[in-house]
Amino acid sequence: MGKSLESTKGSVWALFLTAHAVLVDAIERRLAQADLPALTWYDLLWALERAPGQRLRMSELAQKVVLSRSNLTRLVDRLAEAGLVSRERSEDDRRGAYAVLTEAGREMRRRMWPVYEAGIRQLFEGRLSEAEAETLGAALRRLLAAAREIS
Amino acid sequence: MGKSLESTKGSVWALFLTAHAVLVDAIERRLAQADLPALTWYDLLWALERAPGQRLRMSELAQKVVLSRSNLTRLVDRLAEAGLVSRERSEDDRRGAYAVLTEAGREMRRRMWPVYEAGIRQLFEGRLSEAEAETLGAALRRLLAAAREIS
DNA sequence: GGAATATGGTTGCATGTGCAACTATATCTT
DNA sequence: AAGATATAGTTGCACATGCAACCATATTCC
Repeated sequence: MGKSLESTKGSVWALFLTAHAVLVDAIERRLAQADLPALTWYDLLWALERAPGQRLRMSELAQKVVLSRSNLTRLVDRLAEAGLVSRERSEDDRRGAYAVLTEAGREMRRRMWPVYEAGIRQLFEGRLSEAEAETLGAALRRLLAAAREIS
Repeated sequence: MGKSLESTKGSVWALFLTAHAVLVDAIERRLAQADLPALTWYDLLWALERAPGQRLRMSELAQKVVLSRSNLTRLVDRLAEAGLVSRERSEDDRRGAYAVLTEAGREMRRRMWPVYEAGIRQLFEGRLSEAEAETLGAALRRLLAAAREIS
C-alpha cells in the first residue's frame, strides 16, 4: 500500500488530466460540428444568466469562469463583438465595468445547451453510477475549496 | 433547460471543469515560480521517458499527451529548441519521425518532478481518502475508455 | 487636502493553439 | 507498374492566452 509515487492515488491525477483533456475535446468537437461556439462561451453566458440582473462585474465574472482578468477582457470583447453580451460602466465605482447578457446571448446559450447536454450525458453522466457521482462530487468540491484556500 | 446542471450529476460535470481549471492553474503557478516549464512539457518528457528507447513516433506521442498532431509538432519544436528532445527520421517509414528524449530532457524532468509532486500531493492526493481515490480512479478510467471509443 | 498606494480593467507583446492546406512517402486497386 | 488514395508530419494563418506594463479611479495615511 505504501508505494508512494506509483500508488493508486498518483496515477489518479494523471487520469484526471487525461480524462479531462479527452472529454473536453470530444465535447468541443460536437459543439464545433453543430456550428456553435466553444465551451468557454457557454460557461460565461451561463454564469451571466444565473447572476442577478444577468450582469456581473468583470472581476467577479473572471473568478466564476476561472480566467485571468486580461483573458476575460478579451473573451468579453469577442462575445460583445458577437452581440451576446454588452458592457456597461459601473455607476458607483467608475473604474468598474459590468458584462451584461443580451437577448441574443440568452438565445445562444439556449441553442448551445442541447448539444452540450447530450455530450455531458453521453460522455460523463451516463457513465457514472449515482453513488460514484455523489462521491466524485463531494471529492471535487473539497479539492476545489482547498485549492482556493491555498492559492 | 439549464436546470440539469443543478442536478447532482449535472453539477458534477461543472465541478469537474472548475476543479480542473483551478488545480492546474495552481500547479502551473508553482512550476512557474520555480522557474520551471509548464505541465505540458513535463507530460511529454515523462511520456518519452517511459517509452522503450525513450523515443516515440510523433503521432503516438500526440495520442499520449492528448494533443493534435500540428500542436505536437510545435511543442516538440520548442522542446527541441530547448535541447530537451531531439528528432530522428524513421528508417522504415520515411514519412515518420521520432521524438527522442535527450539527457538534458531526462534531467529537466527530474528537476521538475519534486515541485510537481508537491503540488499534486498538497492539492490533490492529500485531500482524497484511499476509498475516494479508488472510486475516482475507476470512474475516470471508465470515462476515458468510453470517450475514446466514441470519438 | 494631497501624496502614496491599491484596485478594476485594458492593452502590447510574445507565446500557444486549432484548422485547413500542403509535402512527402506509403498503400491499395486494377 | 501507374494512378488513386491514405497516412505522417509540417506549415500558414487566424485566433486565444499569459504576463507585465499601463491608465483611470478609489482608498489610505499623514
